[in-house]
Amino acid sequence: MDNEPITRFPPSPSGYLHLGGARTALFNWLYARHTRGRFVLRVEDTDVSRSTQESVDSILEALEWLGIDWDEGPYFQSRRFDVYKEYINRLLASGNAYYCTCSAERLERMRQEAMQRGGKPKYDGTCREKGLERSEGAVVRFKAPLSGTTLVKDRIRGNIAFDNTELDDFIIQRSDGTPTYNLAVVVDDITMSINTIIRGDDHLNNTPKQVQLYEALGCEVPDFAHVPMVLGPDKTRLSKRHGAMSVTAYRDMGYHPDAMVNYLVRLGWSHGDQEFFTRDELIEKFNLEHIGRSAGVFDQEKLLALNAEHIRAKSNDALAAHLIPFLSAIGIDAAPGTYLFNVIETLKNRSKTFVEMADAAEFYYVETVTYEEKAAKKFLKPGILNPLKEITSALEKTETFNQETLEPIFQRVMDKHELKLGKIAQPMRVALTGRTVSPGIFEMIEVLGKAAVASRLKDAIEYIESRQMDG
RNA sequence: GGUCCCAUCGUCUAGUGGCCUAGGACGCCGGCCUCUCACGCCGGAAACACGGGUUCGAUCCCCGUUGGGACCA
Repeated sequence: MDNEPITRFPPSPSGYLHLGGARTALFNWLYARHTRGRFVLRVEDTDVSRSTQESVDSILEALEWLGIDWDEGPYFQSRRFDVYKEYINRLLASGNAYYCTCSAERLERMRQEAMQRGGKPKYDGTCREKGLERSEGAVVRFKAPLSGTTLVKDRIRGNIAFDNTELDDFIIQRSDGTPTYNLAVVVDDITMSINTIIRGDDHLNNTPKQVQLYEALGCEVPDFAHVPMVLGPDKTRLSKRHGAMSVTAYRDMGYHPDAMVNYLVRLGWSHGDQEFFTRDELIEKFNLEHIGRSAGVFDQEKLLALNAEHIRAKSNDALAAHLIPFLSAIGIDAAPGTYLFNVIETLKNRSKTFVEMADAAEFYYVETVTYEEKAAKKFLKPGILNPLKEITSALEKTETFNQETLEPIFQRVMDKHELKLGKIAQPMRVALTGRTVSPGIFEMIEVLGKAAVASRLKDAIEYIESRQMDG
């Protein structure tokens, strides 16, 4: 099986994992899983000054949350300098690279002049044929072809030809001995046997240089698939200005990773009209053929809607594990079990995030209900006292609590007082939850159970009576 | 500035020359359901950037314009 696709995700640890990066990771991961290939994780921490351990940790954490696992790595570029050196020497030895001692000042002047003339700033090749030896402060340049074209074969965009006169002898090793980006990437991808490179199209213009490197090294050029960028609502590249950008921020806002994955993949990739995908469906159906070519705008509203849909589709059991941390955050110590599952059942159709769900679940766990001022004022009024009392005593006499046994009880009281359910449901709702918005009355009664319902109703009755006496 | 990429409803997209009086989804508007809020259901407004070709016929192919984006500094 030497043809199994091997993909990779190479984040640079200079911050958190943002949405665009997460999508790229997802595409690579899905492609590997779909094709039963391999997925490699590599940390591009060559720029020591901007790389931090915290970033590495947060990126790994984000990947894990998304459910992206890797078969190899993480490798760290910072520990691979000898490998780069070896390849640079190989290029030097084969005459595909040379030392250059041109001063930065002179290069800068040339650049300025070229810009003035409206030309392209590129190296003029002064040292190209000098056959310079290694020396202090010298850089190593790649000896690029002077004519012809370099063809980039892209799985998404087709063939793209770059005129070699547009490319110059780019630097592959800086004067301090460190490799440049293009060199390091190519060497890594070669040594890690990466044969399928799925990345953002911001790398498209680097690709011909990399292709030239592969060719000079006598290595097989991998498949490229340049996916369009993810843009902010203002259609510019996603950046901090656009608000919540890190993947983990969405976790903290109560999103389910499956929804995030679904949304991100669907942003740029499609499978006919299908919008909702489970993780397994994604692995089964994902391909490179249906990735679009134009950039996509991140739409939080759609992500939110999709999150709600995923929540609705999950089992109560599965939801519980995600909800518990959010309950803890508001001081509720809930354990997975029948009670929690029942609670979730009443809430899953009305919650778009776990934050919302936790908030809506609070009343199920409090000892005594706190009334929202407006709600109490509007619905806990003397007129409802008798119906409430009758329902309370009737409920206390009932053994089984379910829709069938509950309905007749309410019906009798409603008939007697000539009330519609609406008139009695709202006061009940406030009595049981303290709020005017909640799950259905009967479902709540069933979940809360006789003792809790009775005690809350009595509290409400007392509350109304005490206010009556006050005036 | 040069090079490269891109271009269907506000947004994500389906569409690969006739099936398109352009389909779906989010959002928006109206309605139904109804114990609140949701869910669900029904309906509506909303797009092929522009100009040339090619073709019997272009959203779909080619060229240009315009507009976005990226890279190089």
